[in-house]
This record gives sequence, C-alpha cells and structure tokens, in this order.
Amino acid sequence: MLSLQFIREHPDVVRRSLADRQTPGPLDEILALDLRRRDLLSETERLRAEQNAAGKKIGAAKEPGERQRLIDAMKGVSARIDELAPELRKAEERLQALALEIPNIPDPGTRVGESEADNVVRMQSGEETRDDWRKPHWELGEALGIIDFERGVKLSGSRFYLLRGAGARMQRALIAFMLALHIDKHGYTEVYPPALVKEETMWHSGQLPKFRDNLYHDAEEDYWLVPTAEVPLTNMHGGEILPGGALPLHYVAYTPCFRREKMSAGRDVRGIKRGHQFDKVEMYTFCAPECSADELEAMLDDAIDVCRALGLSYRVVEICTGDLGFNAARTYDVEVWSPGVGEWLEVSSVSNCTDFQARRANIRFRREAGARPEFVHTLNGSGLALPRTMIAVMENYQRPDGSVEVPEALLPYMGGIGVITP
RNA sequence: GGAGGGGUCGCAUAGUGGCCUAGUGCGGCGGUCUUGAAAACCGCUAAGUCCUUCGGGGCUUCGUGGGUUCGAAUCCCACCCCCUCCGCCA
Repeated sequence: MLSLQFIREHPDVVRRSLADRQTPGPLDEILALDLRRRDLLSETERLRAEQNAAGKKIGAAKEPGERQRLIDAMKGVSARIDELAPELRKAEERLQALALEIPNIPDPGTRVGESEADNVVRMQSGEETRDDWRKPHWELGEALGIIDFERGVKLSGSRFYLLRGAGARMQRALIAFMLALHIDKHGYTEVYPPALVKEETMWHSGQLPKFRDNLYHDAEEDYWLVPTAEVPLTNMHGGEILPGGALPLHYVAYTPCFRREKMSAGRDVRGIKRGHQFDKVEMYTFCAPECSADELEAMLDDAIDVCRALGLSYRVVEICTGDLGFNAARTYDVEVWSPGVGEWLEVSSVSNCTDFQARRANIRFRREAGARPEFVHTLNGSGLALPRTMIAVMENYQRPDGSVEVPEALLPYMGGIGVITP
C-alpha cells in the first residue's frame, strides 16, 4: 500500500498513476476522509491528554469530597471520548480499507500504455520456429503416455491432469535443476514455506482484497492456499526490522500454486498451460531502496539463465502501465517459444514492488545501529513456472518420430533417461 | 481433541486499580578512568501516529479484540500463540 502521508502530500502523483494504469481508485474519498480523521484524532487526543492529567490529580487527592468532585468533572470528558472514539475508529478502518485498494505507483521507467497491446519486446534470443510435423504438447503428452488428462478430470474435474512416468520425472528434474541453478550459481537461499497461510498473510502480500475470487480458501480452518510462493516469502520477514548488513536477501522456493482461474474461465482450456494447481520455482529479494532497480535486472537475468540453459528461444517483454500488476512498479515478463502451439508462453514475471508490499507487511531495515527504520524494497520473479516450461521443452525437443529428447541440462536428474519414447 | 502452565521493552524478570512517565538485571551504544583492555562508575537504550510558531508537545502500544471504571499491564469476556503431559497420526 501507499502511505496516507504520501497520498495526502502527492495526490497528483496518485491520480496520474491511476490514470496511467487505466484503473479507478477511491482517491478523492481518501483525501476527504483523511481530513476528517485528523480532525477527530486531534480532538480525541486532546481530551485524552486532559483525562490523563486529571487521573493523576484524582490519584493524588486525599480528601474524599475533593476527589469525588474531580471524578464527577471528568465524567463529561469521558462521555465525549466515548462518542468520538467509535467515529474515529470507523474513519480509520474505512480509510485503511480504501488505501488497500490503491495500486503501487509505476516506476518512471515503466512505459505508459493502455493495455497488453502496448507492451514492448525488449529483447529476443532465438527464432519462432515453425514445422508442420511438430505437435502440440497435449497430443505429444498423450501419445507418450506422460500426460493423462482424462484421469486428471476423473479425480478433480476440468483443468486438472496428471503426469506419469518420464513426464512426472521430467517435471521433477526441471524443479531440481532450477533450484540448483539459483542456489549454486546465482546465490539464492532455498526456502520450503507453508502452502497454506492465514488470511492476514494474503492481505500483506497484496492478494486480498483484490484477488479474492482467484483464491482457494478453507472455510473450516480459515486457511488460504497460496497462489504463488511470493505470498509466504513476502511474509517471512513480516513485522521485522532487519539489520542493514543483512540486505540484500535472496530466496528461492519451490511450491505448488493454487488458483481458481474463475475470471479466465474458458481461456486456455486445452493442455497444461493454465490449471488450478501448478508448480513453480519462485525467486524473491529483499533489498535497500536504492538497490532495487539493479536487483530487478539481476533477477531478470537469473530467470533468463534457466531458458538459456534449457536451450529455449526466449524474449523479454516490458509491461506497460495499463497491464502492470497491482503490487508492481515495474515488471518484465519472460516468454519462451512453443513451436507446437505456436505461441510465446509466459514462464516468468519479474517485478519490482518497491516498498508497496513491505509497507503492507511492515518489513523494515535499519541502515546502521540507532538509525530510523526504513521500508525495504521487495522483488519477485518466477524461476520458472513448471507447466509452461514443460510445454516448451516437450514441443522444442520433440523429434519427427514422436519421441522427446531430454535437454542436456536435465540429464543428471533423469536417472539415465535420455529420450522419452512411448 | 483433553488436562495443566505461560505470553510485560533486544533477552531475562518485577509489577493484583492511581506514586507505572512500566522498575531491576543482562546485552548493546557513548563517556570517565587506563599505554591498551578488563573491572568499576555515569549516561543513553522501542515503534507508530498527530500537532507544531521547528524549540518542542500530545496520543497509542504490556499476545489480539471487546467490556467494566473518572482511570486498566493489573478486574471481566472471547480469541490467538507457545510449553508440558495424554489421545490421534504421515
């Protein structure tokens, strides 16, 4: 979230941000309510100060008549506070709720644009290969017996599938390979976080209130299923004041992700591109504000490195203001070419959330002993999403005879399988 | 799920309605002393927020939320978390 102080002092910046993002936001209501809140606050605090001062006199008063007279005098003040306090609380709660609906301010470097159509390709490596003989992964997967759509549906309904044999193994190999790359080569610390979190955690990382419709929720125990490891990783240091020397912190986590995908019903129903459950390796960075721009480039390169190692054609798309996520100030998507379905697939989204999530989750650091705490900047990026990486690997490494070669980088994790055949 | 114990400043503890503006010890920071260090002694030791004439001043926070009261760390209610034992269990 943005600080109320920032909104109050820079309403023009917020208004511009909302316009650039093509999204409405309760800015005017916030400004008006903030004025009222501060009036109420001054008044109740003045009364409380009076009450505190009188309380001391009452405590010190020995003579019963004098004491009673002082107590009676304070009853009016007390009653007035009882009137104002609930009003103040209501104003604060409402203000809080409204502030949570304002998205992050786009980075000045983020290109202004209306929608996805205005995103620009920043760089591309490799070509859009097209061969008539190449099959989409769903045909390939069924023919090889490594993706079972029917049984997935039998167990759980549409948008579920199961991997078996070399398919399951290859996904596991991809996970192990990605984790090893980020840990050993890029210097991340591995984390295995809970996939079920409490509601508060979803608010802190910005999933609630906006994406409620896309989340699974266990009503019985009030647990929420994470839609991405970004959620637990953000909250890992929630409420903490980190010593300045600890930054930057780089974490990588493999988790399942759960999404209801209600809003996109009917889209991408074919294959394994968009399911209710999928696996993802996620990178996450906590750093000082002045470092986040460089950290974003570094994380982008770490995501790309996975594509390079797998020998995939990839491109980097710079997201414009109209397509920018709620939490992000700046985002790059990494897409890989899928010759079977003939499209670029988003396998990673790398974002600088600046201090937006840090403020929600109250994550701060101290530059040096005794210095005022400041909010950290947070960055997250997929490294990478598994199903789409699987698609790209299968479709790129398929051979005219219908078999799929295992990329060299995965061989150490495949237990001797070099080619997947029916 | 059951029984019991507990949650107070970075850590450890004290505090059973007003002298709590939360004490004490440890740790940390600064200083005195010292060639240097230790010891001893002295001082400091949180966060948030509002107002400000920029000197400061106020308010909130003792697990969380309500309640009683002129006044709550302290009394009442609900909830959360931790520890010990029992049950169950991958």
